Amino acid sequence: MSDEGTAAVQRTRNRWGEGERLRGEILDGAGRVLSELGGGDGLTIRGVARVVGIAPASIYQHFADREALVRGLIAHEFDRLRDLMRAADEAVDAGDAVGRLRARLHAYCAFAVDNPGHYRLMLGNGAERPAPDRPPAGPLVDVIDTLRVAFERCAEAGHALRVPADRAAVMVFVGAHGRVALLHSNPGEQHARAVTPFVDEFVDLLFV
Amino acid sequence: MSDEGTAAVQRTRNRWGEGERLRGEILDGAGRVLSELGGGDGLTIRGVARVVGIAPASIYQHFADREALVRGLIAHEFDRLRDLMRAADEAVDAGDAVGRLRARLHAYCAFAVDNPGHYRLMLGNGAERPAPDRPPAGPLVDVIDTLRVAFERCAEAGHALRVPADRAAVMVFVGAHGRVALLHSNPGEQHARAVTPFVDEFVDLLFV
DNA sequence: ACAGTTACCAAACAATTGTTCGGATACTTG
DNA sequence: CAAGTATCCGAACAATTGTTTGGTAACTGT
Repeated sequence: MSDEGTAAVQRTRNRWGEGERLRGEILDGAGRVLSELGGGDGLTIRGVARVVGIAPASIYQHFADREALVRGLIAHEFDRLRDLMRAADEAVDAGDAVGRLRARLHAYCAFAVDNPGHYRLMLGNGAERPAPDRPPAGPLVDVIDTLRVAFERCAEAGHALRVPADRAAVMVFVGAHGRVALLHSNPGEQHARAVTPFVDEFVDLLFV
Repeated sequence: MSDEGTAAVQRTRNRWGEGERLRGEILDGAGRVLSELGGGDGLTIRGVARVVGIAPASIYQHFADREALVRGLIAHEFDRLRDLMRAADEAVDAGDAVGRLRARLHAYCAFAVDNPGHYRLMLGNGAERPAPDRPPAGPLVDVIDTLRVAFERCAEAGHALRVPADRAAVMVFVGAHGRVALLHSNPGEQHARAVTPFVDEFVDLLFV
């Protein structure tokens, strides 16, 4: 049932070198490849090995196969995105609920603009989970959920919403995601700066 | 400078059979492959040839290379999308400007929901045009422009907007696109029906 | 220092890919 | 019917891919 590392790895951490050191380097190298080569395809085992400076076979001791590698990379990058959003939130005065919401969104957009390859890989997949789980789970809904609590904090602070908080969360997420996707498929660099005021305008639209 | 067909083909239309008959069948077959195999990758010359029932070599008389084939397919599908949106618009009573706008958006969402593979291929590309043209051109901005005129018609009919028409157009497009992308990366079938009321709610948000 | 375990690598295998070349086929023109 | 031409296909080439196998070097505890 385990996804990637195979039991052998997690049994031997901190024995050789720092244990899972190479695993992290592989993920970093994969991220670097993804940054240079735009699309999620083209991310090849051999290419990652070449960037990291190791043999292709060495990757198979940390990831079962190519699919496990991209799964690991996606999870890694989602963790990074969540940390960035949380850090941006906590860097704002705790009393300014709307400012914290804006900071979260700005961090999201900055990540998407700075890492187009990662972003497309994280949000460009489809038809992966055959199980029709009733609650649509996944890292995306986690992000949306953090936005929901941010909206709820705004509402508790006295800023009235035009729609329920959960609805506002998916609306603003959808707006940010759509705006970023529009930027990515139309690479006019002069518009990269325009995405932040756009989502700000979006947020304004959701308060009375 | 010509993109795909090579001069030989367009010089001989309507000579053999119906001229560019096979070209259309190839595009249709490519679309079928794209519908079954989700992603834009995996759309292979040999796969298309197998589906159409021809030899892989036969494709190269209608398309210079694989890239030209996907370019042709993208253009083909954008034409189809534009026709669908226009037909939906014209099927509504000409006096109901908001209804016509809604019809355009519904047609857009229906296309995106029914053809996930096409949709991802059409909007999932990036870093293709190295020329930093000042006006960000492309089929997407054409779609947005039709939405802009639809919004302007609404404004002329007396429905006041909360933002300028061009701004409203990109906002509602971004909303629809983001909602569809969210659906695609979270394939919960019970939500496919939820995208239309979502964009309706979006439209409501843009009028006073 | 010695045995045991682990991380890593060089090499090769099988499969698939885009693409090209020469010939066979079917249609049009005279 | 003959000549000409455009269309399509079988076969092959070179390149790249994911993956496996057996071996080598490094580090562990005793």
